[in-house]
Amino acid sequence: MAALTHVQEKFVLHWGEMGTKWGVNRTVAQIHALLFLSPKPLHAEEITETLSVARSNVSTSLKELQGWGIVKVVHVMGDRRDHYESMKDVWELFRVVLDERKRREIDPTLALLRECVAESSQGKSEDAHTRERLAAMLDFFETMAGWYDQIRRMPTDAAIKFVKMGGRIQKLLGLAS
Amino acid sequence: MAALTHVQEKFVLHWGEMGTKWGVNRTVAQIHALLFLSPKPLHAEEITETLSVARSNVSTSLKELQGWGIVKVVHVMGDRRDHYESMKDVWELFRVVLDERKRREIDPTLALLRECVAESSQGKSEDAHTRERLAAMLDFFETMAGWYDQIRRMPTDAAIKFVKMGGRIQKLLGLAS
DNA sequence: CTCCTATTTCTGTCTATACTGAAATTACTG
DNA sequence: CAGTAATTTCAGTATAGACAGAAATAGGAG
Repeated sequence: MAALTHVQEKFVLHWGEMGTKWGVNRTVAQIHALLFLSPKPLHAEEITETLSVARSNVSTSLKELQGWGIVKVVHVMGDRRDHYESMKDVWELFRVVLDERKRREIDPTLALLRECVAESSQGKSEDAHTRERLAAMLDFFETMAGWYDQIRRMPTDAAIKFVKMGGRIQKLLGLAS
Repeated sequence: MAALTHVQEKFVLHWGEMGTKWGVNRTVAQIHALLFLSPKPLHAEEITETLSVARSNVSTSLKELQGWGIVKVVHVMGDRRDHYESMKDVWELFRVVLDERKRREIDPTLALLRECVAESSQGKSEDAHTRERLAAMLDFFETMAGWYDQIRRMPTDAAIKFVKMGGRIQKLLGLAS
């Protein structure tokens, strides 16, 4: 994996750009893409060379990827260095990432909205409009969070089946509503 | 809307922070929060004063919000200034945002993955592993995009009903699988 | 046409974050 | 318990993006 093929490079670079749009830094996303493609775990030095970034940068980025729970350290017999490998199952991968984003971003927002709605209800009710808007927002977040938890609880293959149903959803809904 | 209440300020500031985590800049998100809460359309000067940011910054941010399709210009009789109002229906709001994010981020990735898979199939097939990984990723994106399109096509109230079904999803799945 | 108000564009500054290279730490090996 | 390899931490630097203020533009109203 010293040098990348044309296709590999294309994917790694694109993934890096995508990362920035989702609030992940470019190098972190590139390393993830590289590990995702790699048939075997890589050690930090290999990553450094392949992506031409500083060794320290790789170290920091790997820590972050481990924090997300999508990269883990493995060891190779007779080699003292840490090797890193990405979770390979794409469905599992996105499930982990979504869980983490929910925890970091949605849950705090839910908590804040609850506080805001509570506070604005206790107040002299002079500001009915604000309360109403916030309540609508809160309802949306609660509904979506609840729904996600449902999907989340399904075993992966059930979730895949569910999503792949596609066209039948609306029909089922017609029956159930 | 010159000065914000405690609750309003709390929400606006939080929404600003959230924005940064989703790749939207803080001011843009704050302005959106402000317009979302405001019972009446606001003109740029009001926003400038309420949020204490430069007039030019407000102008740019409003353009970006219009680009997302969640804020539009309206006019008030006898007032030459542009007034701005946010889309108020939360479900509609997120639908628009998701559509836009899909268009900007998912669709290009889909296209790229198709290219990569095609290219790596034409090649001497020396790199079966890369092709396999990319194909798995592509399958995931295609499935999710197709699924989203299904939901997307539903009228809003059907989509809401669907999501609110919650607990019954798994039961239905059991019947349908 | 000229004045006036509203809005946008532009340019330079500032700030937050990414990144590097070096130093420090950790943890193995003989 | 050296000596060495691997990793992490740290401190300074570079860069991208956000932002302010000024200048330019647009678009009435008289």
